Amino acid sequence: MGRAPCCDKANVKRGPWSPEEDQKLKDYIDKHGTGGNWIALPQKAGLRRCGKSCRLRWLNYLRPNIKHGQFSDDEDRIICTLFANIGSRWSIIAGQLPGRTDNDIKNYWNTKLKKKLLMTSLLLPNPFHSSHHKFIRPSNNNYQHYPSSSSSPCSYSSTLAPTLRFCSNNNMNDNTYHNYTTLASARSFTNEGISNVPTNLVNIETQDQVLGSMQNYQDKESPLIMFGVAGGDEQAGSCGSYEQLMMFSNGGGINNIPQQKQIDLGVSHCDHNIVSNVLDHYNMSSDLEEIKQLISTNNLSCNYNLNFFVDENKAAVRSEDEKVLMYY
DNA sequence: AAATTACACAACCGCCATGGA
DNA sequence: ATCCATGGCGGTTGTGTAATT
Repeated sequence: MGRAPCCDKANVKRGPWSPEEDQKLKDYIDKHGTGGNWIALPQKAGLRRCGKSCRLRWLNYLRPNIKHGQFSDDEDRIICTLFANIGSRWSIIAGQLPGRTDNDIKNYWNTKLKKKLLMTSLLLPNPFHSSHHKFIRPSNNNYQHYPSSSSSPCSYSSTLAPTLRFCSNNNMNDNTYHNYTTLASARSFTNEGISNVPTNLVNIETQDQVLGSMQNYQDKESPLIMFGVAGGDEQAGSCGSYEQLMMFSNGGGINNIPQQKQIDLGVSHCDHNIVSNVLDHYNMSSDLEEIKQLISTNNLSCNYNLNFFVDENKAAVRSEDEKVLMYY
């Protein structure tokens, strides 16, 4: 015997709402509010609908200030970043996008955004199969953890991913989700200061502060260096905000990386042609030009400690000196 | 022009958390 | 402490429409 149904399914209308039903529901709620009881509402409002159906109709369609229509690039970015950080928690993601509903975002992700990202990713070459690159890697093929503070057998960067967490009040410890962004969207982040960050955002945390110190290690079964947060299980690893990468992982930090086949490859001293080749395939944003400019003017392979975060065909890039280099 | 397929998005289902009795 | 009603959520399905064959 299963759970008792919330309403009498036989006497309840289902399927698309008519304009008349919408009007009845809207009129009733405008006049009386929801009364804190959706189950009782339909009868009071003269609707032959399940209370849950009324609630959904109101929340997703009828309530004021619902935004319909195309998602902006900024909205895309927020969705991707949050998805990378917290997964399919649509209601939380919706909380960051005024006027959007969780259902809307979920549909948008499932039907368009995911594909859009996938197409972008598929355009990338796989750096492992490139003929002219040379990845420097440790000679030791055992699992090996390299705390971020110590030097690894080669100069992999274990710097912090340039993820920023903005907080619109002064309390970073409250549990509400704030806007996550990346250096690429914050722009012009340096050790001296941050420009172009919205002034209404008070506090800024680096991923180090948010997630803890990064570690990297080498998988004994692959020549790859993994990055992640020590002891992390739910959180994303070093690539917490790299949508291109995280699309295909569920988060998980360093402990779960092997299971997810998530690959973060440190490429400290790679041929910078590789960087350019990969970036050429990310031809989506003006950030690309910024990155390429930095690469070409700064002999990156020497002056910057670049990381590629690679998952099969996908990659992102960042620098160690906290200038804008990441692309996603 | 009709049939079929693809797509977008609205709606439903079932599970889980919560709070009151 | 337990039960139960309800709300909230995320996954999935259904439906209408546009595009294609």
